[in-house]
Amino acid sequence: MATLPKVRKAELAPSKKAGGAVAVMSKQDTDVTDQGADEDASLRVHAAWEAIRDDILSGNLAPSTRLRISMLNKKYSIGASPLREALSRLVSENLVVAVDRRGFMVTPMSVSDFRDLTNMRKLLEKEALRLSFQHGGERWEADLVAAFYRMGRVQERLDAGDPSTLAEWEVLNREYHDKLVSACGSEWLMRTRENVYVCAERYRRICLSIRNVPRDVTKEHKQILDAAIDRDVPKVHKLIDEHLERTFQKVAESGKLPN
Amino acid sequence: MATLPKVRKAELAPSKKAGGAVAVMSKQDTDVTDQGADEDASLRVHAAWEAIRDDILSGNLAPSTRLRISMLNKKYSIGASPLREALSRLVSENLVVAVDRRGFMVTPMSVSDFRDLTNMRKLLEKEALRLSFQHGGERWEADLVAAFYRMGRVQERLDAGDPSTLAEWEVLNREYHDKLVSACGSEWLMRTRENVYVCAERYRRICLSIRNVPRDVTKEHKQILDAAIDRDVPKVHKLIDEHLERTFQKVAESGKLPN
DNA sequence: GCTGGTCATTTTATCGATAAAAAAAGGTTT
DNA sequence: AAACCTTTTTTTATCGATAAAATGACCAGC
Repeated sequence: MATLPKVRKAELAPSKKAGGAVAVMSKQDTDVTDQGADEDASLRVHAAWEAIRDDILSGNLAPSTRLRISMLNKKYSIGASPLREALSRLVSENLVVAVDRRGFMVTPMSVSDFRDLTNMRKLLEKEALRLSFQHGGERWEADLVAAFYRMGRVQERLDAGDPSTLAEWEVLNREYHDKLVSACGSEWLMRTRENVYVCAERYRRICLSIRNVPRDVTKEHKQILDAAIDRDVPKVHKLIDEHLERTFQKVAESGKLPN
Repeated sequence: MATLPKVRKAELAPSKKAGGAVAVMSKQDTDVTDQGADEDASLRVHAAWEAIRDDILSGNLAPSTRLRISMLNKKYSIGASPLREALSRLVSENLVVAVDRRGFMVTPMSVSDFRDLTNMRKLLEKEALRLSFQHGGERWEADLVAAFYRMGRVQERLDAGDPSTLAEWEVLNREYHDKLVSACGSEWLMRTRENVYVCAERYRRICLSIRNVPRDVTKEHKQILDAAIDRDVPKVHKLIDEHLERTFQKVAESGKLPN
């Protein structure tokens, strides 16, 4: 009863998980969605999940908006079952809240939530960085440098006043931060961090819309990069705290959020 | 576009959230399910979610078991839509894994997963404790002492060799650890910790089934309690690390898990 | 004896229909 | 005009049916 069945995996899960493999991956290949394996974009649930998620993150579906099945039905041409399934997932991912018999709504935003979220991110990010510094090798360093340069490029264009690069900025910023922690070696930490990162995206977007204090993000990223190469944990912890805190401050002071 | 709609909450969410209120709450009142508000036990999704979850945590549904809709259908007499919805939630909670077009299965267990999980728990638990020490007042201390004593009682009965108290032990152990961090004041931390705690339950159950080294859990809990009353953060961090690590070691060495 | 292909069976993913619950709209009575 | 019933309308939660995909069985050929 207590003993476990030997292994019996593999039949269901064709995932490879790429332990030491290098994973070249050209990205922007066909389009989206196909990152590891097992994601089938032709599934309605998947389409619904992605569409709603994107609309929430982009602000297209504003915080506290009620998500009526009939409305989503028309908007995305997807039936009730896959929609509800997608919404259930989004609930667990904290982008949607549900009340029994009363449906779903986009998770509200507030300063206090962002305060909490920022603290959580600091905790996870710092631990992931610490571990990544321990386990990351030369390959990791090289990839990190590359991600930093790509990020710098798009930052230049953004600073030059081209707002069409906003989406690209978000992607590259994310890739840089992902790369930083990518060597941490903890599935749980990565999963959780990912979730928190995604939920912070709506707030980050507000931050980007504020163009008063000309904060030098590239410089901040450069300092973090240097600390990473030096494996200077205390330094990078301080930098990350400041980096995240600065974003929080800007958003909190913007007056665009309740509470 | 970027500005948010004023508040417009309340219509959907009747939750009170009890900021400073004391929340007496007699518990074991009518029965189960009705904890805060908005949980409607008559919903099939809810029933399915709870039933499958319990069966996974109790080991009734072994790790790596495939969860075929038809099988669950017969077992719980619930239709496909609510079942899939419940399974989707469980996927986000890491108790079930899904592969597109190939269905669901109970998340496998392994030593390496438990290693990772334990590290994650240490991180979250320690941070939550630190915050709880900061914010917890007299009321919190009193509740903590109460939870400790209740726990000690059931521990005695368990040590006396009564295996029927196992479920009760799990509940009280949980209440003690919950109480410890209950004053931390961070929604995100609590949510995440909760998820990790639940996923560790299957492993904890293995630990309980090993009755070789007569580990004195009550003493460990007492030390933690004392450190909590003293607000001794470094001490409680050390104790929690050891507490969780000890469980990990026992399970890892039991040979009941692959990898 | 294994490899590869075709057919039968099982299982997933999804739609459309429907009972039950919630919200909205009126209509009384005080 | 505020509190309270009814009646209508909307919306959620769920079932049963079904196309498409995956799995398994069977068979032929090298």
